[in-house]
Amino acid sequence: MFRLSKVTDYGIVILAELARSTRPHESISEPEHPASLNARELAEQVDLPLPMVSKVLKALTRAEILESQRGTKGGYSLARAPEELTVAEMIGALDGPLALTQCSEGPAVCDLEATCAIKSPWLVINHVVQNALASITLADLTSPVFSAQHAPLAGLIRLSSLGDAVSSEDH
Amino acid sequence: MFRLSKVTDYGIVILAELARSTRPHESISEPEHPASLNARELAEQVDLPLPMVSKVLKALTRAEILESQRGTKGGYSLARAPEELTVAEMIGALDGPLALTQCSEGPAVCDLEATCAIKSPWLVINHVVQNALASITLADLTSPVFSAQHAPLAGLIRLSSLGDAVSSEDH
DNA sequence: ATTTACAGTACCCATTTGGTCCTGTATCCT
DNA sequence: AGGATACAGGACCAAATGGGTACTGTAAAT
Repeated sequence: MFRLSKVTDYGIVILAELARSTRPHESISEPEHPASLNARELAEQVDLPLPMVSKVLKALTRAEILESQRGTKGGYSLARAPEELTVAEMIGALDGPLALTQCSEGPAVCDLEATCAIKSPWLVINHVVQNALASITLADLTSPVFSAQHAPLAGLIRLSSLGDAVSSEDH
Repeated sequence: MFRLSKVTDYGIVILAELARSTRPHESISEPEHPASLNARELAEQVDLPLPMVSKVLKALTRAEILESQRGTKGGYSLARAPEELTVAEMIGALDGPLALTQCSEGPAVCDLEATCAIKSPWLVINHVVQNALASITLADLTSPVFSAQHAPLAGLIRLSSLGDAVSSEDH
């Protein structure tokens, strides 16, 4: 089913929310965006149980995707700019490593693909998927269009179920 | 973990084997390639338990990826040329539908990606993965290079474990 | 010192998956 | 016609996985 775990699902939604809510200079209306959010605030914003959100945040922190601050005014913030964080990394951090070691750093699609010596079928497939995921960044996920349609729970997605979700919504 | 089920794993290995073993005019040495192989023969060639192989073959037949012939001289054969069968289809047939309905037919990478109106994060991700998988065909998996390195059991792969498997084996 | 909030881990339950087996039906061969 | 072979289709079970919660510890601010 090529499914992603819920932890990953939640994680990406949470990261998207964090990126949205803490972006540096959001100009108008909103008084001021905080530099970080704590687990409780995030849980409310994405409408997921706090323990779960906490779990995800911890994992992302261990992976150095987030930075944490303890104590009364503690919270989480992105360790890097959204443009520098790829979906491949997020998934890797939350669902275990996904990278094929090589060919996995950087968003560029490796153009050696056709001639690459490594050709075990899974390697080929992996390689392609890996490149695909490394080409999407958190910034891509937080475009205005996306945030308008933000559906908090994609669920343990079978890739297919998205098709349903799409056809049952207007876009 | 973005893992594929074993059924899918086996399925792709089996399809690759079937494509290899039954290709039309293999020229030299081999006396003649049969037009089809039965479940038992395939099970032996890929070194997997017969019931499992059977199960996979049935699923692929239902999905019209394979054609079956009953009876004494029965067996399975590809319903289409290897060039016409994408990895996306194989996975979809074995692990449930994966396609996003649109953008999913044809191996071409949709270049509307950047401007596409559909931008829910999962849609974006799915879209990219879908395109990636639709760009690989069975023929790509049976190149000479690959068949030389053919490792029958990739296992319930975490995409990561491939890296390990590769480095821990000689090929 | 107290409160807030992150860190880490252990744990349980429901679901899914991997795998096998059994019965039925179609085809070939004698 | 009758037997042998091989696919079709489920039913079924044990084990692993995943989703989710709770508990204890530590750091920081007031």
